Amino acid sequence: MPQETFFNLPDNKRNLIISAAMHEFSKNNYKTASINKICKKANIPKGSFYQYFTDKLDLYVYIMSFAIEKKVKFFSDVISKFNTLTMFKQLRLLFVKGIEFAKKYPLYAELGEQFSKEHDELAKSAVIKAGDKQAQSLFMQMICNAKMKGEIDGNVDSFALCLLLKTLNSTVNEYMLEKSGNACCVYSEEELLSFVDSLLKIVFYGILNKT
Amino acid sequence: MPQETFFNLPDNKRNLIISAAMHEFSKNNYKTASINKICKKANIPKGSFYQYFTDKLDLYVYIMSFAIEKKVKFFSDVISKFNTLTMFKQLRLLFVKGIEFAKKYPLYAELGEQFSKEHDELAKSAVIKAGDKQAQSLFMQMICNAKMKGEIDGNVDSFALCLLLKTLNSTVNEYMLEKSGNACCVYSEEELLSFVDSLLKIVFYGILNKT
DNA sequence: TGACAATATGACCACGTAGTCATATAATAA
DNA sequence: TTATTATATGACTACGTGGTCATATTGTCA
Repeated sequence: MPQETFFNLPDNKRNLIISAAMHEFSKNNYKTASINKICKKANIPKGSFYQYFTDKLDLYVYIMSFAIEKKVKFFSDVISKFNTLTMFKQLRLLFVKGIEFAKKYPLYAELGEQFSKEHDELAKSAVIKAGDKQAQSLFMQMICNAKMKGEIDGNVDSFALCLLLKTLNSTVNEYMLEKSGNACCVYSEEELLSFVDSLLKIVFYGILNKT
Repeated sequence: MPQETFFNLPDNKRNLIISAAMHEFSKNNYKTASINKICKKANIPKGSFYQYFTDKLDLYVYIMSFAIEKKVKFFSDVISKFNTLTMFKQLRLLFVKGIEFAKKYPLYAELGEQFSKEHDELAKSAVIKAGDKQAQSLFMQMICNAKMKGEIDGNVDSFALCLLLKTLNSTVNEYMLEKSGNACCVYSEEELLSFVDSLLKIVFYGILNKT
């Protein structure tokens, strides 16, 4: 956690530091992100930085928790409506909300994606990975629910489906953030939504020709 | 491309350098991989290294092309048999072959995964990404074929399916390399194969309850 | 005003990086 | 043996990194 000194800072100065750190951590992973660059971007001397934060990890945890909290709050209201919906509609809502989030807060979304790919064990564990675990258990909960209701085939491997949904979610996110290295890129929101529908249709109905 | 000097080296010395570089690039991305560490691991002085390779990128391209070529060759024989198989069997064969490859050449598989995640544009473009593009177009070819044969539903979004298969492939690979951050890990080959089947069943038959 | 505490600052440290280059050694040819 | 060429070597440069610390500045209270 940052020192009191940091929170006593005038709002604009504090926000400038946060903004600079968010930009740096959204474009780089923990190791390659540079404190020097953050200081320069925020127009503060190195010494000041270390008056506000104990070290690099301190800042990283602060920024990432920030982004994760933002995302969790953003999704909380749609999740509360889940018990009235079918799993298809739940998933669709989740994906659509994800796209909305990435559009509204692209920086936070990028931070989340960056964190989900973080390799540094120290940094990863320090952020408690509460957010990530939450997402996985959310999918698992949805699957169990849908199975109990008889919505989806009970023979479907829950774990495989959970992983599939998780990777799909990440894929859609990357797509939204235009980070995808694929040649053919989806740009308009309409196209993106129909892309989500295509994915969900595959998962729900399968690709086999039934005729 | 490495200098002639490198190829004139005695086999064991040259292979030691290649091995050291493969290990370093399999555990680190382009930026964080260290020439110093490679030299130490291969027991060669820094000066010698720069007699063999013009720079870091030169080595990176050489090693990655090496790994990609190995993978392409490994898959070539199964792909040649594709025209006699259904798409389900094609995909299953592809995934199984992928698992086999990762088991037989874990280092090469790790290099491939590392490369597919490489963020550095310079390094990425230098390797021509021929391997990656090839994989994507292979999936697309399979999809078109299966559609023409009437094997899979013509209404399925080919592009979405292609992306889905690509991410699934990557997921299975990561799984195999035990790099997955998931709590529940699959270890035995039997479990892994049944996991692949579970995924393919979802994709082909969907998860919707038909009763 | 004077005294004390909170904060601001940038030169500095130890380390790691990619890459260079003059010199030393070995191999080859005359 | 001598001259020439190919290779081996590690100290070196310039730069970037996270982090420190003595000093300078500011704010606050008596």
